[in-house]
Amino acid sequence: MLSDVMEDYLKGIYDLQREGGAPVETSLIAGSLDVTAPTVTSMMEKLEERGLVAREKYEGVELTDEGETVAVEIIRHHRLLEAFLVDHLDYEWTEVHEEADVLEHHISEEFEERIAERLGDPTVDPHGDPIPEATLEPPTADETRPLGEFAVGDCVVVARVRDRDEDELEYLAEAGIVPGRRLVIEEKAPIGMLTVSHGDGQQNLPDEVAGTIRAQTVDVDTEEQSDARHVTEL
Amino acid sequence: MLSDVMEDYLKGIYDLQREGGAPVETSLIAGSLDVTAPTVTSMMEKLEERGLVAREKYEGVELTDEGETVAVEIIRHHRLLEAFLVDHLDYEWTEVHEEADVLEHHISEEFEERIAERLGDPTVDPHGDPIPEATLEPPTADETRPLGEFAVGDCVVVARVRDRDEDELEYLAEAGIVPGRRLVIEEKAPIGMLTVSHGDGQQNLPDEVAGTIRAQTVDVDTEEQSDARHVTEL
DNA sequence: TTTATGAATTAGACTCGTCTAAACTCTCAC
DNA sequence: GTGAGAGTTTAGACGAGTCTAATTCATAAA
Ligand SMILES: [Mn+2]
Ligand SMILES: [Mn+2]
Ligand SMILES: [Mn+2]
Ligand SMILES: [Mn+2]
Repeated sequence: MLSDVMEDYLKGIYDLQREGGAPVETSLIAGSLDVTAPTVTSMMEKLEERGLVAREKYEGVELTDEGETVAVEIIRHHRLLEAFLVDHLDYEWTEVHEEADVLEHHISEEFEERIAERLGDPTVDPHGDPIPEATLEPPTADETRPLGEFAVGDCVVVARVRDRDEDELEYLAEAGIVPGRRLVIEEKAPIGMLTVSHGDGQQNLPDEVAGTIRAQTVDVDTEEQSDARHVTEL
Repeated sequence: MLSDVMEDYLKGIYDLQREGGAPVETSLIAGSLDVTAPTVTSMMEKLEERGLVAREKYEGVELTDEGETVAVEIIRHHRLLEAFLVDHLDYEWTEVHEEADVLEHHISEEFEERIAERLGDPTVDPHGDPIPEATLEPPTADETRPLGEFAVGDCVVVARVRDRDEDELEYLAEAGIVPGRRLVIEEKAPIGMLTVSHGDGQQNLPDEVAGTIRAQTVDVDTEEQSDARHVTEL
């Protein structure tokens, strides 16, 4: 019905829409999927044809409800797969993204259900990203914010880290910056760097990276629920 | 490098070559992959170009060593996946073929290794088909023969059943004809039907089906090793 | 030896996903 | 208000994988 390529466009648009709001411009999609702008234009025409995006020429696109549902479905596949690979096949959390990025397009609904059941219907993936429900209702806005948006002195707990770059993930894991970990914002340097500390010391993070780490202010209610798996590994 | 379509052609040629010997004709491949003859011709030109088949115009093709290795690799993926789905995700042995037929092209070597390890390096899949070694050396000729080739009165143990047709598999499972089960060849009727019996009664099988069930004469050495999983389910 | 028949190949076309080069549109600075 | 420049779309091409229709080949029968 829908090719894996189309699914990747929808997923990409979904993410960009979450970050920057609609409409999403051609060049953003091109950058995120590593194709040229004309390629995106022609794909957007096809997706519009199928009712998966609404398009305004020279403006950009926005997912329709149907398009959003497809995107959410693929994201559910992706994150369930990541969780499954870590929990049942001994993958490191640093190396699951690529495998899931392929398999997400090729597993059946049956497979999705079975791994969800085997995992006990988890709500977050190994990187702290929320796993959409089986109903595919678009998740509500999350309460986390990028590290860079907190103020110096704030005490926060890491919720999510970016999963696309294996080396970055490995470095962060080594530095103890993993979902569930508590941090204090120590300093925001004017050279585009942020300093945080935790029990084992201080860590400097370029703003570009700090912007991809999402956290919440420490709160007794949420502290209990946070995923402390990776902390214990260190 | 190699598309999933090409992999399916190589796997198809491999099977046909096992059954009917080389060279494998265009029309056989077309039938097995459900495409037209010209489509096969053009694909064979590409595979020849890449050194995966040797081709004699108007005669047919034969896998090169390299082509055979690719085919064996895909078959290893397929059968490991089937075993994994049954053993670790509660699939029925009747419903794993389709899922494996897609995923076989999309799992990484990493994934292959991890499920093999998790399964304890099994040697046969849920349908009794041998799983190639990780070295990808082409398996040696097997000692099993189609049911139809035995003589009336022979006592045999089922080794392998065809996995492509879900309904057929369900029927056979219900009838107790599963790998590891012992049968006696009762009658070979001249209308193209064969009758076998086991502890729970008699069963008639059209020759077309009997030809796809492979067995060995009962032998104390092999009896112990046979897969009795499905027998105990009934 | 010739020819009829069935199978294989060639020819030409189509869709999908991609590209480069050229043309167009929108916006913002002057 | 106009024009420059950035960003978008159009035009035209290509490879992969598939098809139908036409042609060529191999071979078995006469
Ligand atoms: Mn993907
Ligand atoms: Mn993730
Ligand atoms: Mn396949
Ligand atoms: Mn099988």
